[in-house]
This record gives sequence, C-alpha cells and structure tokens, in this order.
Amino acid sequence: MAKQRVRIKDIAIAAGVSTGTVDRVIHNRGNVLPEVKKRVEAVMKKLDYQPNIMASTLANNKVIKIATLLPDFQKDAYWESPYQGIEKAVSGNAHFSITVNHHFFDRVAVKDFEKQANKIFEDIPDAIIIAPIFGKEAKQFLKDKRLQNVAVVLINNRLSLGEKVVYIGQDSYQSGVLAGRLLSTNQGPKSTYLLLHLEVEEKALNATHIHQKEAGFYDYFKENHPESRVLKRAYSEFQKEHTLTQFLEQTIKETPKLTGICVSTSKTHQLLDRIGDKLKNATIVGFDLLPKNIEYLKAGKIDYLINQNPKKQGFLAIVNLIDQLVLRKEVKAIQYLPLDIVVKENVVYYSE
Amino acid sequence: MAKQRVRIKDIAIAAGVSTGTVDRVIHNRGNVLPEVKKRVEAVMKKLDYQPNIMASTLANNKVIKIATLLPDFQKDAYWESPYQGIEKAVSGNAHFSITVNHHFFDRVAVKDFEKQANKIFEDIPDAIIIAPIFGKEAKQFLKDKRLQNVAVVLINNRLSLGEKVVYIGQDSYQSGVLAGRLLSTNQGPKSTYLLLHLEVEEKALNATHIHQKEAGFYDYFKENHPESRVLKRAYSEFQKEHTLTQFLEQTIKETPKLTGICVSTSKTHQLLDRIGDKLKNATIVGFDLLPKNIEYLKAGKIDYLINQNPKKQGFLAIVNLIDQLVLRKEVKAIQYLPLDIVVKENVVYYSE
DNA sequence: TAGTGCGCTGTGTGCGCACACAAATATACA
DNA sequence: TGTATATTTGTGTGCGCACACAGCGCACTA
Repeated sequence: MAKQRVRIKDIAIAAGVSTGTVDRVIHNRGNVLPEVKKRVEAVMKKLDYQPNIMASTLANNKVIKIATLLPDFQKDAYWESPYQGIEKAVSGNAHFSITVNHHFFDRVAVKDFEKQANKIFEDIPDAIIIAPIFGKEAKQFLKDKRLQNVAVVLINNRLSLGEKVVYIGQDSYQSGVLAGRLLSTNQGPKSTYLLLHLEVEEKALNATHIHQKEAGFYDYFKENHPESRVLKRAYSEFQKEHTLTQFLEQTIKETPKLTGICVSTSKTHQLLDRIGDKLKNATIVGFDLLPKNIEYLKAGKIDYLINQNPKKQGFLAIVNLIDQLVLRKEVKAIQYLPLDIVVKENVVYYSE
Repeated sequence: MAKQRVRIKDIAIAAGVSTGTVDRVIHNRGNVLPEVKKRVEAVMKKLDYQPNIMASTLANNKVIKIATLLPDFQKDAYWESPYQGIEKAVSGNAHFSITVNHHFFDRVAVKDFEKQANKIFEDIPDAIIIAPIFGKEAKQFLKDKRLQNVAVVLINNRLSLGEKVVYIGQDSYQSGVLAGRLLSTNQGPKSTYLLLHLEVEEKALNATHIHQKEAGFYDYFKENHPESRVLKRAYSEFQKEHTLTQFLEQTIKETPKLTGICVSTSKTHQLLDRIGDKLKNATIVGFDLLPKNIEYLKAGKIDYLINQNPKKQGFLAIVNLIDQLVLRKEVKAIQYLPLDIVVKENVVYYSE
C-alpha cells in the first residue's frame, strides 16, 4: 500500500550507473553519453520518479530571491494590498526561505520606474513580481538578457510576453458590469442610476482601474437596460471651497427618483457618513471590504460590496513562484481573481 | 540583510552543550539537567530559533497516516465532494508524503459507523478526519485512550470536545437565510415564494443539511418579510406513478403570482430541464456549482447559485493537518466555509 | 575495591539530494 | 607506443535534523 518512494539511488541501480550520472541527466548538466542518458530517462519514466522536494531544497541550501517592482503605496493606497498579500504569503511560507526585495516606483513617473528597474540589475533575483503600468518600458526591461532565467509574474496589467510569463490580475471592467447587474436586479427598465466617483485624497487616483470599472458599469446598462439613465458625478475638486457633504447633498437633490448608487472607488462609507439618512430608497453598491464599509453593510445601509481580493493578488504571486521555482509544478498562465459578492448575510465569511 | 537561519548547532555552541542535548530539550525527551534545559531554552528564545521544516521532515522520514471516517458517498452523493477535496489536497501536497486511509460508513446505520470506527484501531493513524453524524458514538470513539495523541478534524457536524479539536464546516442554516435574502431583494412585501425540495434519487437524502437550510429560509422570511407566503413542496415519492415533470407542472399551476423559487437541494437543473419555459417571471435560486446548474446560470435561467464549497471542506481538513503536524503552525479551531453568491457575471471565477 | 545501575551528555549515522572533485575511459597527437 | 587532453563516470561531502548508541560521572551495593 505505502509504496516506497523512488530515489535517485534506485534509478542509478536500475540503470546500471551511479547516482552522479542520474543527477546529471535530471539537471541536464551534460557530459553524459547520449545512449546512457536515454537509458536513465527510460528508467525514470518507468519507475515514475518524483523528486523529494524536501531533500532537494535542503541540499540546495539557497534562498530564493524575489524582487518586486510595484507602485509606491505611499502615493497610491491601492497598492498597499498587493504588498500586504506578498508579505503574508512570504511569512506563511517561511520554510521555503524566500527573501523579497521591494522596489517601489511613482506610478505617474516613467523615469522613476526606469530608475527602480535598473536597481534590480545590481542583484539579479530568481523572480520578479512586476506591475507593468508603463507597458513599453516594462517590456524592454523584461527583455534584458540579464533576466533571461528570471521567472516573471505580472500583476494587475497584462503584457503580451508570450512564453511562460504568469499573469495575475483582477478584471476591473467586469467588476463594473457586476455592480450594474446587482443594482438593476428586479428594478424597472426605466430607472435612474448614479455612478459616484469619490476620491477624498487627491493623490490616490489609480485611474486605470476605476475607469475600466466605470466603463463596465456603463456598458452593462447600455446592453441590458438601454432605457435606464446612468448619471456620473465625480468629486475630486479639492481646492474648491465646497465640501464633500455639500457636493453629495446637491447631487442627491438634483437626481430624484434615484434607484441605485454605485460608488466606483472604495470610499462608499464616505457617502453614508454624510448623507446616509437621505438615501432610504436607493440600492447601494460599493467596493472593497474596508472596515467602515463592512460596518455599513452589516447595518443594512450598503446593500452589496464587491470584493476584488486585491491582497490575494500579491499572495497568489508568491504562491505561484513557489510552485514554479521550488515545487516544480505547472502553473496557469493567466489567473483572474474572483469577484465576490458580499452582503450582510455572508460578510462574516469574507472578513476573516 | 539575508540573516542566516539559526541552527540547532548554533544553539548548542551558544549554550555550551552538544546538539544532542538541544535536541532533547526541543523534543522534551527528558534526561536533561533542569538548569541546562533552562539555559538552552533561554538561548533558543534569544536567537529566535525556527526549526528547518525541510530538514526535519527529511530526517523524520515517515509518512503521515491520516484516517477518514466519512459517510459513504455511494449512498449519499453529497459526501463525494469532501472526499474529492481531500484527495486533491493530498495529491497537491505530495511532497509531505501523506497517506490517507478512507473508512466509509452508512450514514443511517449507527452499527456501521461503529464497525468502521473500530477498524481504525487496527492501525492507529496520526490524524483522523471525521464526520461525527452520530454524535454520541463519535464522542465515545474519539475519547478512546488509544487516540490520545491523534489529531482530530471534525467535518460538517460540530461536537463539543473542547481541547484543540478543529472544526471545519459549512453553515447550512445561513445558506438558507442567504437564499431568502437573494430571492426577496427588491420584491414587494406580500410576495409568494416556493421552496422546492427536489430529490431524484431516493437514497441521496442528506437530510440534516437540507433541513437546516430550509429552516434558515423560513426564518429569514418570518423575520424580514412576515407578510410574504412561503410554500414548500417536496418530491420524493418515487414509488408513485406520476413523474417529476407532472409534479412540477402541477405545483406551478397551483401557485400563481409566484415571485421566486428556491430549490434546496443541488438539483435546480432538474426543474429547468422540465418546465424552464413556464418560469419566466420568477427569480430562481439554487445551490452548488454542478455543470448543469452553471449552464442554466449562464443562460440567464437561474438567477443565483449559492456555492457552499463542499469540496473545500475536505481540502481544508488536509491543509489544516499539514499545518498542525508538519509545519507546527497554530490553526483556527473553527472554520466556516464561505457562502459564495454566484451570478452569470462572476461565475467564471468560481468554476475553475 | 570492584561492580552495578542510573542520570546525564556527546558522537555518529542516515534521510535524499546537489554539487565538487577524483577516477576512469576515450581521443588526439607526436 | 606513449603522453597529453577531453569526455564520461563514480565517489565523497554537506545541507539541518532526529534518533540510536556510546561514554561519562556518580551513588550505592556486595
């Protein structure tokens, strides 16, 4: 029953060679007579050799160096989540001895991206986790021959690099579609919806995601409820004199018979903090499981939160690299993160 | 930066003893002078010793024996999912060399449970994954002194065993509540809902889950929409002459102005196979991501599927045991599986 | 005083693998 | 035929740990 694991030694004996030769075949180190190589490979197949990862990593006795090249989350709060996911995965897999070297760049400054990218050459890592926001420059960087043998995981933005580059990302467009779907369920065909772009700190813009999300939202209604009205209002005029409260009150006053509101950023709680009482009849959809959002969800003031799992993005990147570099497993080339629909009745399972 | 890992040898040197003594302290094997033990422990703490799992499991060179004691899925199809989850987790963690010994019992026969339980004593495992459907008997079994050092994971049914027994399960009641919530969203307060208990094969009854689920469904409406009507219809009279189609047609005919239908088993597709066209205006909620259910979801005929992650139950059980037995991590004592809300717009992320 | 047993401590070996190095064999050339 | 060189193969060591076993000092007994 408990069939003994096949070892290199077993293969060596079966093939009539030494363990050293088997080792050379396994690692393609050359210096093996072609016919011997063939014989060893045949035996390996026949005995279904599975390397002992434990012994292998122990003997290897080296740490896996991973470099990240991500936007600075001091300047764009969104990027703190992938960062946290990475850290969590690393500390949760301490036994694989991984070191991560973070390189943060200013997400609106190409020059800074290039500068940070260049730093990576100072100490070539085994793998790179990169958010290729500057597509052209990222592509050029990754094509450098010094990175030939470096595993690459793309985060957030896809890049056509063919080969065996892994992409992990969320589908922002689809999250907007989903928001539209949730808002319009069981509503009349001629309803009015409000799309609120709510940013409180100017610097946290992460424009691309939000724009894609909003495009998905619009498109959903165009395709499925063409007779409905979708209004967009944005608050980002920080220098001006009127406050967010005033902006919201006026916006609501201007749009009577409002069926639903979607706040495209994660700041839904800001809306409820200010004019929660004046929204009794509108369905409200928000994004991201911030503590304050969860509070309002539990109180029944937010109807749906869409969880984009931003942390999981970083987490999966590390898990993927472990699978690739240590466990030698096959990994999927493209991995989208789930879009969880969270309501009062199931929030407990998502908020840990 | 890349601080070297602390080894047993380092501790031995720092404490002025041999590695053997450190080993005895670590594993509490005794035969160490109390003051020496104290000294070694102090050094371990000071140097923050983290055992090298790789070397440890390699040196241990033993397979982890896990026994399962679960209902026979030949007789209750539900139980195939946890089984699959277990198998998946085991083959996905092959490098930890785990062997699983399955013991299936007839979920309606106490005698059979006891018989299978007794078989476990023939070869005491390192851990047991058990569905304690027969609470009293299971408790007695687990209290046997021969199982003193055996890790236990309870699946599906909770048992008060205090100590450090892990429970992994799904909240069937809450899944019924969630179904109620989804069905009644944006519907009038005096609507009519149908709860369909649909079993096609008599033997697959898994009564407890379904009953709890249905209780949750009823309670949701009692609390939130007391003026609504909830009707229950069950099809399980297999000996009788009329077919399922006839039953469904008659049921629908009998309940005009139907707002929503919840099929409490996983057999929602059976409903649509037969009378899909006659349900245009009713919202439909079902359970479990069976291929046929997904098909109807994508086609817009099922509105919501609630994913109870039954496979994940078995999967997590194994992961938990690895954490406990191999990685020596802390594990949460109670783990509920998420209840995912799946709609056409996000199904792709859940159906792998 | 030698012998015996016990508590405590140190040493040696092996887990399966990777890799450096030594050894054996084949090939080239004088 | 012998020597130098390249190619192919075998052996030895260490990764960090677990555990068996040997060794030590001490108290107690005959």
